[in-house]
Amino acid sequence: MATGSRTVRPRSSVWLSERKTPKRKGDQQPVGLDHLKIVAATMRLLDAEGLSGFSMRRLAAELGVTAMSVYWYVETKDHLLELALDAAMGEMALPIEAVGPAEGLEHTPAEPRDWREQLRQVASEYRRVLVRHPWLSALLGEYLNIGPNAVVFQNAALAVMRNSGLPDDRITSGLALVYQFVYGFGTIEGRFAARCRASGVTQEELFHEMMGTVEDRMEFDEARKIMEARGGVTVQEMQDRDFTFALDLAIAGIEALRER
Amino acid sequence: MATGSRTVRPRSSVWLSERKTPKRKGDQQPVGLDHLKIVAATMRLLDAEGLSGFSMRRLAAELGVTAMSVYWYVETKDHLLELALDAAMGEMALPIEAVGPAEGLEHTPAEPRDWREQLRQVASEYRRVLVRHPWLSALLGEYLNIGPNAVVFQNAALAVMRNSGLPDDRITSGLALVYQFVYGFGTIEGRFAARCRASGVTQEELFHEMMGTVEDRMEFDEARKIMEARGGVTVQEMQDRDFTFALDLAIAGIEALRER
DNA sequence: ACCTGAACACCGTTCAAGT
DNA sequence: ACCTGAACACCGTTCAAGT
Repeated sequence: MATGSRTVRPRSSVWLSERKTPKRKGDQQPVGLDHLKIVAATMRLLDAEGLSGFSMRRLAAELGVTAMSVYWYVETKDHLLELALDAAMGEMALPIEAVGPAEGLEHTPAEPRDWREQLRQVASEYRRVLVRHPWLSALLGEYLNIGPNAVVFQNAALAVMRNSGLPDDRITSGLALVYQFVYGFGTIEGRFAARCRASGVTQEELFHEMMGTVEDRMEFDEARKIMEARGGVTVQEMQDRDFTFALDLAIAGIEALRER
Repeated sequence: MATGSRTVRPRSSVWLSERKTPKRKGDQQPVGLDHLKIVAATMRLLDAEGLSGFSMRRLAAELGVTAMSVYWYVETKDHLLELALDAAMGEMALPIEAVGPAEGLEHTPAEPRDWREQLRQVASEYRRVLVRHPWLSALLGEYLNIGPNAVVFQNAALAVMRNSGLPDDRITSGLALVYQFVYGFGTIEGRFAARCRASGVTQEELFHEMMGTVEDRMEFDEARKIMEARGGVTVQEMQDRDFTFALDLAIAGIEALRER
């Protein structure tokens, strides 16, 4: 051992600490930066350069400001990334039945849709945001994910699953099956697309290249048959098919094991 | 834009490049380091300090050697992490029916087990290795994961799913549902345990603390009922129940939608 | 209230040099 | 063949100072 015990930092969360931005008195406008602008620039940079290409110094440069200015608004890089995380989670369009009736809205729409339809919507929105922001999965794995938008999402997911007919003590299992699946699926789909963008190559080209390199090192006869049976001419079509039917499997499982 | 286009590096893989260690002539023993020792120390350090606590300089110190010595054996930090990744994937005990009969073994055991049993074994081994090495999920998301042990695992997973009765063009969906679920589940389970170890707190303590902080910021009446119905007195029991039943859901879904 | 500049303790990696 | 040491171009963050 070199340094003895160096503890893994018991990382705090933005959502559990005081907000750093002070309340402004009166009309006094801030010049230059603010929280919104900083988080927006963060997400732009993350989308463009990936998590490993993002740094406080690069962000400052992007904002036309010195390296340390951002720290007046945000406590640490981790806190900033948590803000970006929750902002991304807020981009999902959730079924209104699940998030509760809107404030201004007096009557809910005539007939609430089937829980399966709602589940498919939430899952598909989650998938889409994971693919749109490939850095999101890493952050979801890193932080507690208890920001306001994340909580709305979790409540929506819970509300939908409660309508599935699954008994109360099985709800968390159903949630885990569906959303951990979507998380994993969206993660690799997003990373694959990002890799293609980065190397300036189409998804089909990279796909066939990867198949080629794996081909050498395994008895491929079995796997090849499966891959060919997979159907779909573009990678996107294959992914859509896989995703849709995997979700059908999960739904069928829930219907098979719900209260009988 | 500050620097214009800075591409996300189209990262290479250890498995796609020549091995750096030269063949040794004759009996000439290497002094000090070697591949095995380096990868072992890497995994020890990763287990103890986490991915963010790992650095080439810390590793060198651990090995009692100067910062740059490791680079004689390994091209980059990324390549070293890929080696650790595949070594971890090799720790799983896979059903022998799925990896093929062992070389020396003449007759396979009397009756091969049910595909459901085999699926549960592979899933449970995958879960366990993800929990044992909490850094594994991040690396699985980062690299291509085409090392020899990873390929064995994928073949085993494929072999089991082929016995499920799912038609050929649905196999990839079944694989995605099951293993993306296990990946996500193992990831958060492993991170949670690591967090507890790091702050020197029991899983139950951290669990109740987190429930407490979330309690404030949502209409918790619904969610509380679900969490209490979840059953199990320890966190470990809750997780085991959730995992087992989620897998049951997936299996039930596969049985419901397989060729009829 | 907001932003800067210098400095500290880190990184991964290159490269020339030692034995 | 194997290991070192100095150096380069980066990090996140602290802290005292400017306006």
